[in-house]
Amino acid sequence: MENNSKNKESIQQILTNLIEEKGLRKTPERFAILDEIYKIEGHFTIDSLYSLLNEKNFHVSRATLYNTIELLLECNLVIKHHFGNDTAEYEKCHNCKIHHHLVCTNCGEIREFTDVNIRRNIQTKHYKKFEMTHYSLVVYGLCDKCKESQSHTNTKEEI
Amino acid sequence: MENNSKNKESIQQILTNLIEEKGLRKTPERFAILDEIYKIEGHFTIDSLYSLLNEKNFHVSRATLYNTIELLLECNLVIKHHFGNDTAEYEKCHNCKIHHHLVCTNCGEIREFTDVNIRRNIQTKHYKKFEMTHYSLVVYGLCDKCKESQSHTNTKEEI
DNA sequence: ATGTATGCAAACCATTTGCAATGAC
DNA sequence: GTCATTGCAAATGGTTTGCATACAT
Repeated sequence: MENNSKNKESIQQILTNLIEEKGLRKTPERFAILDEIYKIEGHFTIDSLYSLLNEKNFHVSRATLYNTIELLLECNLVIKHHFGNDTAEYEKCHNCKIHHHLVCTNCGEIREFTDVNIRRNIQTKHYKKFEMTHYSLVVYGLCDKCKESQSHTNTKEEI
Repeated sequence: MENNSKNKESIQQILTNLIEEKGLRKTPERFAILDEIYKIEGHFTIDSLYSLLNEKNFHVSRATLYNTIELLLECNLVIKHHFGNDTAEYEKCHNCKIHHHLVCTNCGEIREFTDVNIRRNIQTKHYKKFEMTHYSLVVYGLCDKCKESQSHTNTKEEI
């Protein structure tokens, strides 16, 4: 608990630093949005975040969400994903276990996995004339459910 | 040369197979689009492909491009990327060297790189209840040019 | 007091959809 | 002849923008 609140403070501090560095303003919206995001486990979209905040009677416009997310991306408190669909998905990412994604190209299901070797390989690599901040590994394929149903439809139809 | 045309045939054959499998029609548009895509080195968007075809006086609508690309994705003749921006980028991918991408989060520049170890790690991994068809690895960061200009703006302004 | 941040609504733009005309089978 | 495919234009939906109001500094 104490740990959590310390953690929360240190996360807020990162945003504060960016805000001060850039001469921006510490609005309540920005910190409320940050707090809410750090309560979310897993992915969220601008829309799901919008609903979440509204349910709690904290009204912010989508425009503000987009603006704030931009700041959070800049200081690496949030990561943005583009999976198959058109909607961007986001995730908190400070002090979080690095993970990769499995996306089923048939049903769209997204699963996470971790792999130390893959991670180490990517992170320790020296990229010529390029300084990595983060990376995204998405593995596409068929989940078991879809593989099954596809192999059924592929067999000759029973008449 | 002969090799190229053999290669072209075998690529067309893959599309033909899918078309026959699904009971679709072999329209000239579908094969013209496929041919054009396989002449492109590097990435393209629906819009750049649209312009390319029109310049050569082969008119196809964007709707048809979207439809056809869908087929080509299905038979793994084309791969779709979502980098930072909202526009999807595509690439031919049959018999092509597998590569990964470096994306500069500041200027948007995209570079390619290959790494045998990373590739082997990802491809030989056993994914539980999941059958991989392909994957996408995007490394984000700052290219040298942007790193330089950023470190300049970060130092105190000279007045 | 100043000018940034917000909320709202309109604009934008890639992608999708509906439908009539075309053409592969 | 039938029905999938095309082209066009309209619709969709996530994201961005313009502007008046609110509020952090």
